[in-house]
Amino acid sequence: MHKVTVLDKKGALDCPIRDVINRIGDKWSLLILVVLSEQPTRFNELKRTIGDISQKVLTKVLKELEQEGYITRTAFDESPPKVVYDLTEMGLSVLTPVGQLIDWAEKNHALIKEHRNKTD
Amino acid sequence: MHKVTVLDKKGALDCPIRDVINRIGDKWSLLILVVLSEQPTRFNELKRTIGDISQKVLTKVLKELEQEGYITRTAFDESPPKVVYDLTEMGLSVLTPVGQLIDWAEKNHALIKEHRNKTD
DNA sequence: TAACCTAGTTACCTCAAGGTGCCTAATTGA
DNA sequence: TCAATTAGGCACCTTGAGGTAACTAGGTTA
Repeated sequence: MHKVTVLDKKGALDCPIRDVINRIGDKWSLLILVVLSEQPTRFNELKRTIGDISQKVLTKVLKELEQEGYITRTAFDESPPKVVYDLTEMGLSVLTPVGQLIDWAEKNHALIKEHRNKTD
Repeated sequence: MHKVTVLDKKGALDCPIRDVINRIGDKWSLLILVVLSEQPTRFNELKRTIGDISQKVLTKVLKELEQEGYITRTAFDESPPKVVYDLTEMGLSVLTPVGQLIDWAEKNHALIKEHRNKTD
């Protein structure tokens, strides 16, 4: 079996997986990474593609993803402004294990929903 | 490259990965699954092992994990009460892709912290 | 008799995530 | 001249996650 001994009981202060879950476990980060994996994308383009994200939250999440090294932000000195976001190598690489989880989720989605309805 | 086309833009209502992230992306679920992967565990034993989880939240999370089919709850008719929690096959199997993500997190933890400090 | 252990439940509080709406400054097209 | 577009910033509000503390019931122990 896969041995897992990682999680930190002391409040997850320096726990790697908590850092990752705290970042991509929110409502929008994962979706943003996936959209950016298709192509570098401008701010409003991201907003339109995702559709129902608020401007405030998009700004905030992009800042955080940049700060932790998942994406880059490139501003061009034009008018109207032009800012392009893109994945870093790290941002791209996290999509591999995330993809594994997505595969698992797809395979087990029916089972989960079945359970949920059984005990509604 | 790993092609990811899963995320649902319509609010993630029926999106498999959102179901999973919403469940194990909280503060305690993942840790509980990992603890249970070592051995079936009683309620208070879980509480003591984790240490800083509140009773209310432990009860709630256990209920939800059971409802979605990740764990089982077995109550013995004794006094004082005895209730044992254990992983289901599904609960065990999710730890494989999660383990992949944990590996990634460990390998990139230093890099993430470096980025974070660079732009503090 | 009084306190303890079990597995919870309930009321109350706090904080952060996320939403809405309104503002900006330079430039372009009608 | 007026409206639209760009990438945000800011004030305000609601909701849910999670914490604390006190309570329960039956049986065991001191």
